[in-house]
Amino acid sequence: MDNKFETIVTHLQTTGYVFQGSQIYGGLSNSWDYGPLGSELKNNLKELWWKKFVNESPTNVGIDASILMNPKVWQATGHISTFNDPLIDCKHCRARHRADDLIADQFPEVDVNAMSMEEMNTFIKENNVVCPSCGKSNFTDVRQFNMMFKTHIGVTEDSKSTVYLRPETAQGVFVNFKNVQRVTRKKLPLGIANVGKSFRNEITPGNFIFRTREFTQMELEFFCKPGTDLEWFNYWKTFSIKFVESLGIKDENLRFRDHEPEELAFYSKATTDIEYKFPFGWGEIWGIADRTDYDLKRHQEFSGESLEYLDPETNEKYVPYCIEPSLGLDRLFLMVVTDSYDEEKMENGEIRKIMHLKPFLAPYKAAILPLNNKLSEKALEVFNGLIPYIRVNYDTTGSIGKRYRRNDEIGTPYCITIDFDTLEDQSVTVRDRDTMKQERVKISNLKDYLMEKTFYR
RNA sequence: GCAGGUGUAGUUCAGUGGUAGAACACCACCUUGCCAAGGUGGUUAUGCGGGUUCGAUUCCCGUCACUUGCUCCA
Repeated sequence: MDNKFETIVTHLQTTGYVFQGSQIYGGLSNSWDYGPLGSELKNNLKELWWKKFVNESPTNVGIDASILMNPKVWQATGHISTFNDPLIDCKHCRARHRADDLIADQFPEVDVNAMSMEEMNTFIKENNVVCPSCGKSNFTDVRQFNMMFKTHIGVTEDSKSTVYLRPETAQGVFVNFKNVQRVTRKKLPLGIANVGKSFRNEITPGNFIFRTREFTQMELEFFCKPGTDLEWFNYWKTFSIKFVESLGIKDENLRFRDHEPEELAFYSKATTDIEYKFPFGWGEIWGIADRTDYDLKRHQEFSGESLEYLDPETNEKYVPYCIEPSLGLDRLFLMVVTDSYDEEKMENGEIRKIMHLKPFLAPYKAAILPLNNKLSEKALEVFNGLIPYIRVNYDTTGSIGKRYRRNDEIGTPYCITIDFDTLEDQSVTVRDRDTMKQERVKISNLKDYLMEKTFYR
């Protein structure tokens, strides 16, 4: 693994941002738990996104849809058929192929889509389908890789009760479109957000929390009149880019990539990816897609329910188009921590580990540090005065310098020292993590001072 | 899933077929008064399960996890 990335991963694990999942049992492949600091940062990102994309938007509302859905949903979307890949390995050179592609390439006249797994197995053996990598015909059996996690409803595991864990949160919105539109009495354009866990049985997860089998998505489905979709696509694209930039990410580590026509998913008319330059390479953080009316039309077809919208101004009926800004919260998290981590060389040659988190993202907004033990009573008083309003840390152990460093490491933007003058003038020293500048602030003004400094803008 | 690499305190590393050691971190007390000071004391580890052996952290096998590459990625 890249050295810098390894350092960051270790740092996150030792400070309590992220732990390996089920660690005392030896872990579970690619599962991670967010620790005390990580869960705060994750919540901050989630709340901020909700604030910008839902609460501050005149057109948008939110829902919280369930993970388990009627299996017909996934038939309608095509997930059950297209999330299924028949894979095969060459025993000779160990290359892996898709069995259906292999047959289709070498026998174009055969309708491979009509074949079962067994039939593909037999066909490959009888017709001497060869491995494109080494030319031999010596394969393992075809195995089905289904990206959807299955479970069962009810106590018996018969096939009738099979349900799937959702592979995306978007469908919870599409199936509720009518409900939401009716109860909010909102006209189009109307955006509906849904945030929560999604599950994909990835063949190759990895790169820490970048690709995991269980992840949190934040998706907005923005419904608009057909024909206005490209306009709205550009609007949400710009809006999303601005949001990412406001998190303090370095410009040179961000890029915005429009998909080429041949790269587009079958349901999409236009897609832009927001990508971040991780130490392991560019990775997609956020996609903005014009999904057209694909999803609503499919649900209309499979459910038999009309999902048309009656435009009250023109009296037209139509199935709305949908613009989808969609992101992975875990990836956003990884981007923020990767981008903010830094090691500064001090004048005395020591390394200062520091996370330059924007104050509004930091788990702790400030740390209360009594200069020595005799001041802890006063320090506790200040601490207790702040905690109802703002998340603050309290640390009395070790020298003052050590406590500054500990808080730099976890990204606390402000350190507040209580000294002997505090008892006289009812003021404290506030030290800024990034500039190292100090400022004297009255205790009576401290709450407002910090809230002002740590407000999102 | 296949092939390779790795696995010893919280972290970074030693080490040994005879019951594990350091540094830093952490905790307590003392000291200290603004950027990892010092003193004393203390807590903590051989991923898991088998096998060989009188004895295994060390050798062997399996497994699990991490990791690199390949296939996949709505």
